[in-house]
Amino acid sequence: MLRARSDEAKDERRQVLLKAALDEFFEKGFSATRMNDIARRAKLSKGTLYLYFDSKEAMFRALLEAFVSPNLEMIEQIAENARDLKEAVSSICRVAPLLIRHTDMPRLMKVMVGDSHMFPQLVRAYREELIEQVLGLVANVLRRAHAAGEAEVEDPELTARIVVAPLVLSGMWQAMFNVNNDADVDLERLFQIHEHMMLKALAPGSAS
Amino acid sequence: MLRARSDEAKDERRQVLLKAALDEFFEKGFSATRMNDIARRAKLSKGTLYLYFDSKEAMFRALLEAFVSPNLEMIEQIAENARDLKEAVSSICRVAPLLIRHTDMPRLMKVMVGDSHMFPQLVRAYREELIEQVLGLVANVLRRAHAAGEAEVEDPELTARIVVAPLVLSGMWQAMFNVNNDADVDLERLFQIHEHMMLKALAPGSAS
DNA sequence: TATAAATAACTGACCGGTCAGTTATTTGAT
DNA sequence: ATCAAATAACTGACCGGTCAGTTATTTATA
Repeated sequence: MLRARSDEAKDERRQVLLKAALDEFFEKGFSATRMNDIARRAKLSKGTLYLYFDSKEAMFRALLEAFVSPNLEMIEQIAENARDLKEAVSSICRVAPLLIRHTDMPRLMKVMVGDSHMFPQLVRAYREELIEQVLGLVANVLRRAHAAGEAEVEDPELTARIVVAPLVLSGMWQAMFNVNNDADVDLERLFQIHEHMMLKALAPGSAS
Repeated sequence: MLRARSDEAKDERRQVLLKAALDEFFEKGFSATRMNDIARRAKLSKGTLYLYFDSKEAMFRALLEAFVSPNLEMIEQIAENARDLKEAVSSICRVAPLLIRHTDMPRLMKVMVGDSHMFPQLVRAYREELIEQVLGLVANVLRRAHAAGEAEVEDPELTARIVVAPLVLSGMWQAMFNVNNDADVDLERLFQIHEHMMLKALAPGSAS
């Protein structure tokens, strides 16, 4: 194998190894993946892998950590840039199919769920640093809309969960069932319907 | 250990072993659980376990199979007994918190997701025999409501996914994050809001 | 040539599944 | 009623194979 001498080359090698690790973790789960297979997938030997990561667990941690900030930032962008509720919901529903189909997010979600028992403190951190943050951002959008009279929102925190659920679950579905492209779902249409239903459900008038 | 001579005693022993297997699979995942640990949890030896099940995989299969029909039947009951859409949605939202908190369903869901890669054909069967059936039942309820003029449903299949998503995802949440009762969610309130939103979103009038 | 990257052989712990042997329980002959 | 023979539930040491992590050696490149 060509040798990685410069820092940039080493960084790239780390990325290749992480990508290989996600592939393997996704296909076999944490416990059943062999370090040797990760290395081979990255066209390296097992010994070399251990030059870049201390342990199997270290690879898992690195994988999750690399995912928190970019995704949080993206949702923050959408929440900030949207002028009103309609625009925010519309943005999310337009971006979601791309995220689900063209990023590693669904596969990483599946790995997270499947191996959540291995590193409880890591899963807790993930929940607090990403998931609850996202729910909080969505809740804020709903709160603002309520204050502006655009929507009727009794409990923004819980309502946020309902708004987000179909998007998240569709990602899980993709990772679990659509691996071989059997079980495909028309995500664009699904989220269009979701957008429509949410806006109608949140519209002011006919309060309980 | 007291011996199981009668068929009933043996059946019960099988149940105890399956319960122990679910506990272990949930806590450690399929690959990482040891047959010895399952046996010890059931207060038996490993050898005895192998008198009741052929292999680790056989235990996994048995676990899933035992879950398909009772759950499908319960949803069928609700779908049949409900007089109208409102009653159906209300029933589901009232039953869901109990299912999530007092049955093994969420833990089994987590195991299913986490180890879905181990036995693809089994997961496929589970999807076709349970999940798609349930989605079909919900879609039918929506179709009937549409026909009766109680609701406006463009695409029953996709709408069913949106109706069901918060319920399913709450189960996953419970299994992943609420193991130590940190991350608790007021499920009754959550599903009450969900019910309210769904009925409002599906109500006739203001069609697109 | 010096040195750091890469390799592959190696180690030791671990685990699914087996099986020879143990023992609780039933049976039936007296 | 007694108890020895028969039965089958149960046990746990063991085997073959696997794999995370280590290290002695080779090799590319500055």
